[in-house]
Amino acid sequence: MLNYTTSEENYIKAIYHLQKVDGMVTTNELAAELQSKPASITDMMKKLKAKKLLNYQPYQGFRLTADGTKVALGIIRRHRLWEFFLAEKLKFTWDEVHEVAEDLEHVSNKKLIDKLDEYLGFPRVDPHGDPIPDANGKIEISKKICITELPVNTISTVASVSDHSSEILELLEHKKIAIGTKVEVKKKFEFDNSMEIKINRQPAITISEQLAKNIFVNYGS
Amino acid sequence: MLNYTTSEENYIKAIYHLQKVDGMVTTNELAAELQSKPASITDMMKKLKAKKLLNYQPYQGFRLTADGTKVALGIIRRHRLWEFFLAEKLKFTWDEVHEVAEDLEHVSNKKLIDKLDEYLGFPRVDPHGDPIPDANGKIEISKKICITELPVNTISTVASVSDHSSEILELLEHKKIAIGTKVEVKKKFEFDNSMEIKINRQPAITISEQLAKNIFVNYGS
DNA sequence: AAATAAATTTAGGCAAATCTAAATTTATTT
DNA sequence: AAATAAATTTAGATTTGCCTAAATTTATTT
Ligand SMILES: [Mn+2]
Ligand SMILES: [Mn+2]
Ligand SMILES: [Mn+2]
Ligand SMILES: [Mn+2]
Repeated sequence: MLNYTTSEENYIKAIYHLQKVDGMVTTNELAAELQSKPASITDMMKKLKAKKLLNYQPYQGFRLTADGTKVALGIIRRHRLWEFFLAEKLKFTWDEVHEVAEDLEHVSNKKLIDKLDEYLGFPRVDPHGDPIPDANGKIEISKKICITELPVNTISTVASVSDHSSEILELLEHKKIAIGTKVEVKKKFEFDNSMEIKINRQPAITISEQLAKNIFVNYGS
Repeated sequence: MLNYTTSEENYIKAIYHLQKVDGMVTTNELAAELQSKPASITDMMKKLKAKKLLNYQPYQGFRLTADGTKVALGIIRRHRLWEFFLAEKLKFTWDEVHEVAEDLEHVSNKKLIDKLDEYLGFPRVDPHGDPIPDANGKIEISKKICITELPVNTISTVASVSDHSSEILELLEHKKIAIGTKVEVKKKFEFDNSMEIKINRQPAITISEQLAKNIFVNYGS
């Protein structure tokens, strides 16, 4: 497998994340995501197309080819394994891991990553609950729904949190909500979309709409 | 402290290593070390001088300033801590660690490195026996001499090995010589400069001149 | 002290990755 | 179907890092 520059890798990863939501990704969307300018995006899209990582027709948006997706999953694997390492071994807090992993992900030595994976005990998810692709690029897409969609009186497990900021972490720690926590929705209020939930069968607590929107649970369990 | 590019860091580190031997470093020397061309060196020397990391007068060679030395020690700290991590935790062999550390050393997040140091138990030397600078850039220069200089019938400890190749590692493992091994020189032969040494008080074995030249022991102990 | 050789720098160029501003294409309104 | 607006691409610069070939400086010989 070929090697890509840090810049190419950042573009590829961003496209992967955007197309999961969108299908086809547009120039302006990607420029916003990468805090860059549309002209720079067009330049790089030509380069990635030439390398057959991208399907791209001028003015028509783009998406990754099968090869491009494979590259993206490699980058995401490295990113999430390092995040796990930082949280688990170096005791970084949840909100600190992303920034450092953003650099470490670009050290692409296959043996390094596979041995790191083994050393960490082949973790399935990163500290934010996002799945870690395996050495073959296979990623476990577990069915998740937002806690706002969960029927009342159903016990479920927190699977991931989509916001990764220190502010949401502070709130979640205060409310004793973490990945793996058992939750049960007791009541939803139409007025402000706040809800009462039980954490590990303790007395019910209230969470705001803004918080609830970021909490995802395993569908069915 | 400012941040430097991967390229700048590689130049700074190379100058640091060369000037330990030489005092003043020359353009051609550095070009050879970095497998690059003299013209490229001159370009970068101007840049590093402008950043006050280097004392440099055209045609007169160069050496690091106090600031430049501090930067170099930071890079060497990262490099050797990662080498230690790879050998100790990921079970890389001695000859494999350098190449990977060459990339990891450029991820320069202070907290990452200080936490890694702590996680590893503040190791003093890397897998090759070279000292690891502490968080303040202090490096322990232990007095070492080549085993060829060691008087006969003096027991000493292997402190470092200057060649880092898989070939020398194979030979050293076969002869059961590692960092920390107790050695005693029994006999030196003038014909081929080979010598007989005892390892951990076992029966004497023979080592060649080429091998002996790469083995350094603590002076006095 | 010239002449020659060696080391170093300068001049000029190229590729990657970015940007601003202008031109072009596509989408949306009248 | 024009006209207008929005999105996108192209043109032309800039910076970093590297190169080759030519010019210059320093070192070494006769
Ligand atoms: Mn990144
Ligand atoms: Mn994550
Ligand atoms: Mn390096
Ligand atoms: Mn080393």
